[in-house]
Amino acid sequence: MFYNFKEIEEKWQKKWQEERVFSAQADPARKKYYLLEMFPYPSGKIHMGHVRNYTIGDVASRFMTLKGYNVMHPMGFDAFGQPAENAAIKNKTKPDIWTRKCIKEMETELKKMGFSYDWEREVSTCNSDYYKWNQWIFLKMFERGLAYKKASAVNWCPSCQTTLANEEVIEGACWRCHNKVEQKDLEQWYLKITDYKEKLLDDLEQLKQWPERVRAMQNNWIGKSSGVEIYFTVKGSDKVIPVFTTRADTIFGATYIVLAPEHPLVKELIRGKSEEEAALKFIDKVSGESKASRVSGEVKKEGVFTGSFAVNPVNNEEVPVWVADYVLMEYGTGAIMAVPTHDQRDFLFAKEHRLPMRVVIQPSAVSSQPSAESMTEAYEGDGIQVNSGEFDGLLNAEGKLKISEWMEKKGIGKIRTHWRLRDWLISRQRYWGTPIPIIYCPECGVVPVPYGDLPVKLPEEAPFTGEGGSPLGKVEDFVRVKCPKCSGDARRETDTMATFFDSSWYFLRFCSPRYDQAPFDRKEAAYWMKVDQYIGGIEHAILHLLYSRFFTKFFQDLEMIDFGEPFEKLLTQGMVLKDGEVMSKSKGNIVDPDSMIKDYGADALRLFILFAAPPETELEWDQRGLEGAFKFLNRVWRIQDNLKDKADDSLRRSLHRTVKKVSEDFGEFKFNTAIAGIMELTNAVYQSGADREIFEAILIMLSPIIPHFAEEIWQALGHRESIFKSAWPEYDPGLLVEESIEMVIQVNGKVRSKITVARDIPEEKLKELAEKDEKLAPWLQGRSPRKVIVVPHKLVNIVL
RNA sequence: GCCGAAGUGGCGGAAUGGCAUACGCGGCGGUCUCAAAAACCGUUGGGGGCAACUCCGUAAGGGUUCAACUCCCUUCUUCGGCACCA
Repeated sequence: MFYNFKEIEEKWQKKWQEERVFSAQADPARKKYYLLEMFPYPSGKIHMGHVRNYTIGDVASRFMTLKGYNVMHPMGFDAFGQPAENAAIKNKTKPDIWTRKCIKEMETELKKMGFSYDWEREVSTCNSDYYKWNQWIFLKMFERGLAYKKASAVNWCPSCQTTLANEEVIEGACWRCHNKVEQKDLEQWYLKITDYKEKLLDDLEQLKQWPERVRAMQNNWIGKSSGVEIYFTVKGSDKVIPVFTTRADTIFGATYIVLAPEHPLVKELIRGKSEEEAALKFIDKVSGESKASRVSGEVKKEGVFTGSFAVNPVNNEEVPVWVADYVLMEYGTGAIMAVPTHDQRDFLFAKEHRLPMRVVIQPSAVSSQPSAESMTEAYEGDGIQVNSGEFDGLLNAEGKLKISEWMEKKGIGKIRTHWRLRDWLISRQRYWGTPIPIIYCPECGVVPVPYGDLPVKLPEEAPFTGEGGSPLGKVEDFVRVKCPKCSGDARRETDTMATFFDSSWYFLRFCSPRYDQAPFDRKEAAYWMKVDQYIGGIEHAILHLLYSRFFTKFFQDLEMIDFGEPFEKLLTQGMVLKDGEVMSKSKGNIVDPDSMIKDYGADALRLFILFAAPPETELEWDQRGLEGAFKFLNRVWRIQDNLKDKADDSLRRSLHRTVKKVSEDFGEFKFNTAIAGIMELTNAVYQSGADREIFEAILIMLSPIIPHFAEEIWQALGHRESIFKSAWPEYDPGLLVEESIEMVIQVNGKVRSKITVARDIPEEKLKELAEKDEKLAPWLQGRSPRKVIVVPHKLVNIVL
């Protein structure tokens, strides 16, 4: 009654693997297509998110193969990372053993979905022949000063017992365990991603085929803001307070300045002043508050006078110096010029503390100048410069430029750019990662491990407890080493690398996964790179995608590749939801792919997941939708027994129209409408009966989506080669057009009638026919049309 | 606050200037059956009308156009990123 999906799927999965159908070889004579989905962390089981991500990729891969491209579609495992340690502690096993078991299980599940991976290229980042090259890359960066160690306040996750990169802190919490992140002073290894900030920002422009929102997110993250650093001198002292502003046009309205409570100059400014005691008390209070509470919501801005004055360099006016909690030490110079008339925070603060105000931007030339006293809020919009000396009368946009240049020329300011992006902290106090290839020698200091000594192998065992401290530090055999320079006793670095290091270049490794001279073979990379299509989740919009772009630019500087962006086209697939919520163990709303495969087959699952929504949109799981997909498959299955010798012409025309539509939709990853098109054709076939040519074309169009099913019928029809060795159907433009077409007749833009006419009917004749249409009589009422618009092959609009 | 994406039947969604709701799910009616399942056929935006038919309808309001879900302006709502960012 139902087709035997279990038998069919197992049969073809085995056969494809035996015949190495998906094994890719570089071939300069053929056009290549590198299709990549973000490789998974080997947790052991695949979830619906994986199924969706990899199904989208698989369809694209098989489609491009049928279109004649030389397709590379690799898969591997992002196998280092904390969950392995946690699982090992829990199950009393080794991370290595646990991870390898998970990889095995996951390979099996992926194979059950029928994905067309070239498994010969598989890599796992926890293998030393992979992480050796992490170490190699690290050393190259170290040589160029791009990897360095420094002591600084760092993000610390008390639950994971390790440091985190800025990118790994989401709203003050750890991205992995969601616990609150603390600040700690530690000496850690960093990668100087900030050296590439301009390129990382500017090259976003090139990424026209990336989703706008991903580019916007990276843009925000890099956070460039252009402004001026202005130097205020402290009255009666030679001390200078630099402030940073993006609104140089308002400098003449700066009536006081404010320092962050942590500002190094504060103590000196208040010393011996009558305000000293109150100021110290305030600073003490603020430092007791966590940063999170200081910035949360609508906090009242508090502050105190230092007792000191500074000089505004543009007009030599003396302005009071305050300390307030709304100025942050981390941003800019930790000090601001306050312009209460044109900045809302300054406005509120000035009102509260009765500080002077002066209007310097007037909304428009005709409006009268508002008085500072009558303002109820700051005016932050554009306008005309007033009270700004020689700059009066300029539009403030122009004023901003002119004033900035003028200050720079006079040496009282410097045009500067502030960036939000910080260097990437990569050392982790964990076991299951790549050892950082550095040796500390009491004589020679920090010494890189010589390239010839790589890999620095991760010891098979370490006393990791998850309770803190680098586990490798307790492995004496590992730590104790001879200095490569002086051969004296030395110690190894015991931190490991963040796993995002591993995934920042794996797409290059896939080009030559067994190459042992370098991270990748330049010739192979030159052929296969860039990745033509990358597919993965939006959660990597900043983290992985930014780091990968950075690494690619680094390899370009090493002249190992000649491009600076790794991913030509990016698709971020939407999440799979159940009852409007993300599937998760804690919510208990997980739908297990494996049991769906058991009940309906991988093909039905693939079909449903592609049909239910466009790839980028969130997808609501619908069991009945899956049943519907299965029903459709059974319907197609039954067609093969009722093929006719020759089908009608009209059906053949439908086929050619469908081929056109489906080809276009596949090219744009609009699988849901492609499937709808094929369903429509199938419904027509089901009623009027297809011949072999039509049915085979349908099978080929369906084959990327439901590969086992299509292959089974294809070979049952007598073909001896795989359907994936056949070619995507072409359409005949001559068959797209119908001889007679239905045309819509409108009166004043409203549909009032439809007529069927010959395709090549002359326009005049058509107008005449339309006007004579009796259905139009009540609307025309004998009036003669003012205008008649004819859209060829579509409609006639009679305008009265 | 700034930046980005989106808002269409009961539901998932289609249509990027030319018949709004393709395709699917669900609903309703029917065929087959002792009955059910499966399969097949028909129907399904809302209001009015016995009916032919007609009016309304794509978050709200305005505009451009012979013609607007689609383009422009204003507003609202939802989601995502950044944020006392100077």
